[in-house]
Amino acid sequence: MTDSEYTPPEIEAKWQKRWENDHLYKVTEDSPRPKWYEMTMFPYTSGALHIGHWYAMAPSDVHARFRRMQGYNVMHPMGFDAFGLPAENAAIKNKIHPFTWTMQNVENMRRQLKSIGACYDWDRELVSCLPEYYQWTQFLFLKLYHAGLAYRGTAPVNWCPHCQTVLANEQVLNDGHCERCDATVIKKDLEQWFFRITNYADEMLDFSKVQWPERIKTMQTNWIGKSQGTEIRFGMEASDDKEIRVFTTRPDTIFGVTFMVLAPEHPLVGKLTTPEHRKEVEDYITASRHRSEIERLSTTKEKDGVFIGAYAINKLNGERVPIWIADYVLLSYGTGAVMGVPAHDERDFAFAKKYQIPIKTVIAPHGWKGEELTEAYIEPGTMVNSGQFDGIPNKQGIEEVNDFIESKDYGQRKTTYRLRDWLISRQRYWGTPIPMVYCPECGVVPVPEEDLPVLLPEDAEFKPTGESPLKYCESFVNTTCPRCGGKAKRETDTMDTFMCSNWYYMRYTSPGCDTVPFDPAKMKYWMPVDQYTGGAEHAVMHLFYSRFFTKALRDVGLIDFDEPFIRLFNQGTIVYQKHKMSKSRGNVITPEEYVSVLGADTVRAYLMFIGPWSQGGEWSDTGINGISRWLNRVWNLVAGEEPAFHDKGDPSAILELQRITHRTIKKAYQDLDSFHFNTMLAALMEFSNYLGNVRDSKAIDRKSWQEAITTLLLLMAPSTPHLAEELWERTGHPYSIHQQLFPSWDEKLLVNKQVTMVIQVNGKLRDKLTVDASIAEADAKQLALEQERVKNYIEGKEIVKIIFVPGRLVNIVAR
RNA sequence: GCCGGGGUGGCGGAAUUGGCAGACGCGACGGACUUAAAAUCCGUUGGGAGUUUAUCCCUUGUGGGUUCGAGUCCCACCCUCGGCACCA
Repeated sequence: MTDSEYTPPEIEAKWQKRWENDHLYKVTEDSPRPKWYEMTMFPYTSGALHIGHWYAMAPSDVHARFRRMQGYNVMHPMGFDAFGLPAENAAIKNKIHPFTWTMQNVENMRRQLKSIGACYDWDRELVSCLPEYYQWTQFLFLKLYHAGLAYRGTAPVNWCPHCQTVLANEQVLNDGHCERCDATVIKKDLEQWFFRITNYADEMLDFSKVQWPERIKTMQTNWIGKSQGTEIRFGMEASDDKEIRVFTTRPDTIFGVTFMVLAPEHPLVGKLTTPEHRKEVEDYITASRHRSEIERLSTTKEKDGVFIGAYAINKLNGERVPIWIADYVLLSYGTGAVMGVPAHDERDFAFAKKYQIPIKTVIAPHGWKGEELTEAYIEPGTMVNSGQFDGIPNKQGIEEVNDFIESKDYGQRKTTYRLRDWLISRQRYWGTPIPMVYCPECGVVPVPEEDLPVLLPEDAEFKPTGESPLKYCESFVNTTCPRCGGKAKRETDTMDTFMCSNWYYMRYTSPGCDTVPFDPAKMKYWMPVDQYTGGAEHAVMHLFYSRFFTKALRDVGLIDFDEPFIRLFNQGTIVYQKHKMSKSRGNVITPEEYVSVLGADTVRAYLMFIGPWSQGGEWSDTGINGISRWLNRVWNLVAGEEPAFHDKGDPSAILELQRITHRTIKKAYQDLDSFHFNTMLAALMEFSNYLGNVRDSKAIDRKSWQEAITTLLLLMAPSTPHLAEELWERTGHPYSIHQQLFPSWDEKLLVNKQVTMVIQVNGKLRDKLTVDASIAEADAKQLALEQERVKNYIEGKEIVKIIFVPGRLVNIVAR
């Protein structure tokens, strides 16, 4: 009887091989079906997939398979995010070349991915570290460069004084120390490559063309940080030719300015500092440069600063205002200078208290009688001590002060953004080389498109010096100028790996294309992505950069759509032993140990069953047994001993079987459509449990039974593709179940003639009756009042009213 | 501090959006099968009272409120998990 045993490893291997040989999931652009492009974020080539990867990929595959069964021409591609720092660290540690390390991982991960049994079109696979891919990353960089969207500028970067190199943010530990040598990381100004993402700040606030979770849209909106305010010019007491510009959202408090603060790096600091304060100021600047970013940005740190000896003039009231520097003011935001209004700003209040700077109230709280404020008052109020603006509500005052300032040319309304341009330079080997050349004669010269790719040299040396191996690779650095032909040097920085993921979803449309990054006709057919799934941790990184990049490529003229991903769904995180899985914590679940015994279908279904996909969940070693048992029960139900059939079938039993079958179809359809996989599986379990009872009842004819079983298999096909395919074959259906349409339901069959009516007295359940679903209100009420149990509760009481909810309940209100 | 998700049995989680709280599954307990164990199958399983049959009371983080009726709506608070955090 081995033939009737469920042996997942055997049947899974069998079907995976067959699907691959038949190219069952290959998609082309000439299908009569409507297209559907569904993808999940490609994995980083860290070495092996753990169950967390499966948690992202398996349900996404289920959804893609569901769309196939709905009749779409579904493209569901897979690839590898293959550039990045871990490969370089592995090179240093294990003396293995990053390319070798990465490609070994790709091979291992591809093998693992194939075991999921997903409907990936493997012909479209891409690996971002291969020249056939990254030459186009370079190509697109050049397009942005020529459009003025890529530029070279100076930026403060993380600098480790011990390793003598720049560090990426992720290489700086939380306490501000270098991850490699533990020295304190400081900021240093270096020439870097940037993308003008700020050009798109306003357009990126517009989410009208996407259906994304509110959460992600809010995070991106906050990240852009658009702020409407006023830029105001303050004169200098000592010199007429200098002025300080400040940015404020509270011009209504301009009469309350009692000091001014510049960022320590502000260019005017050196010029304005008086000789007697110079030493103190320089010491402060040096100290703040050595403070780590974390320390400097800590909101709990007490605000400190030093007076530079100079005074500015508030043009609105002619008052002289002492100028300080303090590192809570950031050079990168606004103008790098703020006006200090201690009465109406918490930070300014704390600063003024510490240094005994006067606090002048200019916005009166309701019922204020001139008493000193004990804390900053930031609520609305009436303007006081503000000259001609006295008595005006401050909200209105903002506009009136703005009008006045603009009429006098003291400043103007201005919008600022928290968003900064995207710094894409990385001082590393294992990334896409930036295709630029430095020529002593011609300056910065882009590599011509026909000379791409600029290949990574294979013979670079990896030493733990903390510096980019490219910089010391003579064969790479020394080149000729594309313009004058003279001796020149290559750019040795490589691109941020987020550059690879900026456009990989476009490349999937045109695998192997070697004349352009993507084929316009294929792009027109597939793009944009209809459904993207992945973790929310990329909200202001990959998901943000890709929106920018899409808009930039549109403006360069390469594409004609505005948004890369129409619909976005974020799955939650799977945890084990209450923690996120990670190698360092040692709580990683490897899929193989379960796949090889229980099967991929069981693992897929269990991951879907843990809880709502959007919420994540905890892996349970015993919980998965429930799914395994269920799939065995389904197997026995379908492939086990044939049940004893009734000749014609009991009509009421058949009707009920139909009702439950169609109810299950509807539930499965709607749950799959909305990513509610856990409740879908619960419904399928109920259905199969019910079928088990039906089988034992002997009240059903052969045909009705076979219909129900066929439906069950079709409903299970997206979730457990191998099991469904095997049983599909065993029940005599032609190959393949994965080319069938999802069953549809008939609303008429869902209606139950008999329902359970709940009877309540004062809202408490007192009885239940089985009645006709169509029972009339009067009949229901009378029936309720006649029940013995009900009588006990209403005896001697006055019936105030009776609530009737058709087909559901009667509630008797008695006092 | 601000923004967002969440708090329901021993555990993971359901609940047609205001109408039978605890679907489905795990675990546990009891039974069948077995020489035995595993697997499988059948029962029981929120807490309490009770003549352990009938029946009743309590129960969705806490405290109030609205309603015939609240896990679901409103107000206040507590806890928890994410994200942002001196943005002037």
